[in-house]
Amino acid sequence: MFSRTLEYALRSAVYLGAMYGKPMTAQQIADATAVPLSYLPKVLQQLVRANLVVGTRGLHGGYVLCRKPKEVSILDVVNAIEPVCRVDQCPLHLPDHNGQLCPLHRRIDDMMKHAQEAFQKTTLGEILAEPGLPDSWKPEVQPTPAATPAPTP
Amino acid sequence: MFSRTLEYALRSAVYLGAMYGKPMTAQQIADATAVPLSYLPKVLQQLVRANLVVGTRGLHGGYVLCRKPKEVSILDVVNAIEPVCRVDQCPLHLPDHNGQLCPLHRRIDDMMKHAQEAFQKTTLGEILAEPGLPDSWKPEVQPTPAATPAPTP
DNA sequence: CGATAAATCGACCAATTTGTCTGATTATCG
DNA sequence: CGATAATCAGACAAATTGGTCGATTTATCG
Repeated sequence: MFSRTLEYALRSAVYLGAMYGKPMTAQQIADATAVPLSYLPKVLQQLVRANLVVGTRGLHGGYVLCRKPKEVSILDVVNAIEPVCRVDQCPLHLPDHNGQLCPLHRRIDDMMKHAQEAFQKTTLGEILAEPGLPDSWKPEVQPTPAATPAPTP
Repeated sequence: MFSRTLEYALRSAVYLGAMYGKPMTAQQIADATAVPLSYLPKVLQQLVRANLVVGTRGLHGGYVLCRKPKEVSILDVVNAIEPVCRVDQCPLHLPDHNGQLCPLHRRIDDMMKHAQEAFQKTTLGEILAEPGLPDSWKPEVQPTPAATPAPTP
């Protein structure tokens, strides 16, 4: 019931949340999330346009989440991809139900509202806090520069 | 976020509920619900195959809801069209999360479950009971044969 | 500055969904 | 039985979505 693109966007967003701060290349994201590498840029582009993600080019570039994972809701991602279409007018705008939504669409809209609220309440941070993430998604332990025998000549 | 076809199916089902008992032709349903007449048969066919509706051919034929409106849930209609896809396995079945859903998909599946439950709780009957239906949808007052000066020679 | 590594943009193709039409089947009525 | 009114089945056209690729821009490093 979700479009595939939305699925892709959600996976990417969660992954960027896991790696928060470090720019991730499309290549890396694709590897981690199993989204087709050639399609991924289009998906990420939508997140960029929605100001959820910034993409910087050039060496050491990549995609980074704009806000902290706790501050990004699922709804933000959903809205970036396919705005939850609230039913604001009955598709069959007969003269009969003047202004009001007919019961059918009132119900549908209600369900949309519920879904929307559920989306809004859940943040990337919450999801990341739960156990069960693939190990490879854990932000790799950043070796402190001092501790590593960094061969910087 | 719903497919157009599902929308069509819902409208049709509610309408058939309103007209419960009387066979309605595709023509009549299309007029009432503003679903493209040429597409409607395909939609109704799916409801027929799901045993929600029977379609009888020939003169005085048409489509009739199988069960009483109170006994048909929105979920029934949804399932007939596009089964709510519960996430039963993470699309990225990495070796990491063995058997378990990853948090992301656990969440998504939760929301699906909620939606599903909401769908199941709402019946066509409930919708029909609410005020606001287009007048044209009210089952036209059936004139009692005795009261009408029926010209039956 | 030149090489390289990345996102971005746009054109294009493939697959799915939506919509249309025509012919076949089946029931009813006289 | 024959005419008519309806669903049904399937082929086909159009539109939307998903996916691919190559050229362009932008940043970093030496």
